[in-house]
Amino acid sequence: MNAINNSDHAIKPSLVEIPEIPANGGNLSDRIYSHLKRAILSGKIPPGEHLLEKALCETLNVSRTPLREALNRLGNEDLVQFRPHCGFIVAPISSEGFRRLLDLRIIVESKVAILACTRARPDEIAAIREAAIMPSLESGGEQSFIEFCQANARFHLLVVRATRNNLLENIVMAALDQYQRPAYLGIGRVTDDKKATQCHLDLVDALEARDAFKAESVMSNHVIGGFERIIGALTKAGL
Amino acid sequence: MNAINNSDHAIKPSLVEIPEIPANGGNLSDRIYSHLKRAILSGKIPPGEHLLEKALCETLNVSRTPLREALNRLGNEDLVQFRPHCGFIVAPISSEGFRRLLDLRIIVESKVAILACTRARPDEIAAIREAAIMPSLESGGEQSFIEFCQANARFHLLVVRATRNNLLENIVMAALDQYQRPAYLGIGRVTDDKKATQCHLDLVDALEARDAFKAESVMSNHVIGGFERIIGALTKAGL
DNA sequence: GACAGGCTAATTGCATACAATCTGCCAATA
DNA sequence: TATTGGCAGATTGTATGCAATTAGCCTGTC
Repeated sequence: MNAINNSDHAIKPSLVEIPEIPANGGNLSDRIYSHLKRAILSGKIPPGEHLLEKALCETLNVSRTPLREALNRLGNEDLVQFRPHCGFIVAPISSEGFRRLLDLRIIVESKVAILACTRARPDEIAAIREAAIMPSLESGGEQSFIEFCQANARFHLLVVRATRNNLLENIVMAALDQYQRPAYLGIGRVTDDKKATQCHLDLVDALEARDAFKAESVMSNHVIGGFERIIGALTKAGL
Repeated sequence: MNAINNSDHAIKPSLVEIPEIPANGGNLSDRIYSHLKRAILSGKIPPGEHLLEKALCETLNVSRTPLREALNRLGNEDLVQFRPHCGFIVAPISSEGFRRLLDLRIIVESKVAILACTRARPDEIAAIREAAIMPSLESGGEQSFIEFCQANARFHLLVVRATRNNLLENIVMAALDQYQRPAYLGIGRVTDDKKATQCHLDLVDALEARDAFKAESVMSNHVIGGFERIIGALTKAGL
């Protein structure tokens, strides 16, 4: 038992690769929050990593008060978990957790597609159509993949925003954040950008035709398809 | 313009009616959080009330650090809103906000009913059936109404818990919290406990019969019915 | 050799002091 | 009289120090 606690987690200083905090943005806590969130979502801080307040303070050159504020916000989004006297740990990734996330995204986004059918204005649909086209993955590099994820998130965000319901928007955004985590770690990445673009365009067509039934079905299949890929890869990886 | 800022909001000390903090529970910030949350949900602190850190510290006899932690948590749940140099204000209640909440509850809870149909174990269904019976509102007192709200929330909570998905559970719980706010203020209160009980029992029957279609329809109508009552009352009250 | 008990070091919880920012008022001038 | 400039007060943001709790280790005894 003790040997486990003496593993490299406790020894190596966390976050060595991302010491600097972007100077833009508002509060220090906001900046710390954004910084840590990006680091967690992108996998620069791996799942399960221990985050000790004191160590983070020294690495980031900030004091504990704004850091704790940032960590609490991340905790509210289930990106970190807190255990007293053990510090925060970066939320682990598991196929079980992703099944729950799949539940949520199917439920919310398929219904969001229905709502968007009646609520989206023509100019919003036009913007969604523009965002539907995913960047090419042909180069295969890390950067092109990140761009793909961002473009996909942007598409789904525009769809939910057309419902003009900030509650739904927040839920979808948070789900998309979590959804991208395995991909950034190289698990279950998309390989076919054209297929994704086609799904998106089918959805836009349904929105334009105000065809709620088709919109729901396209969105459901799109979400389920992505998750099958990820959950399969997670299971294969023993998570 | 200036006269508005000199209104009674700024003069009267906030929270005079609820000075004490319950001694039970864990952290001080947790206790402050629970305390303020109860006060906001129950309307003891009315919507729109200004919450100044310093004033709250003195009233509650705590320091700013745990108070801010609690306020930030409440902000994440949309129970308070923050504006720099103006402090926190208790989230206002509006019919528009309730329409968005209605969207969310219909979307999530109707689908939750479907999931519960396949996932709920017999013992869970039995527990849900027990929780389905609402306490009588005949006495008409404040206390009996509070009990009604709690019983209703408990029923919906047990249903979502049967899906074994904490993400859905959190969303439903937060929505139920917001949902009860107008009722505590005397706006759009339930008057017919027997009707609510009947809805609940219909849902349990559907769960037991594993009839997903019926479960979804019963839950949707139940949720919509409650909201029509509340939104109508809010509109009438000019909110 | 194993288990129990206490001790030490580390970590978090809380309080407070200081700094920076903003709002609103007041006065002075055009 | 209206507008602008500055000033004072208030409010939040941040840092740091102290207290309390606890986990892990070491030692002593059975």
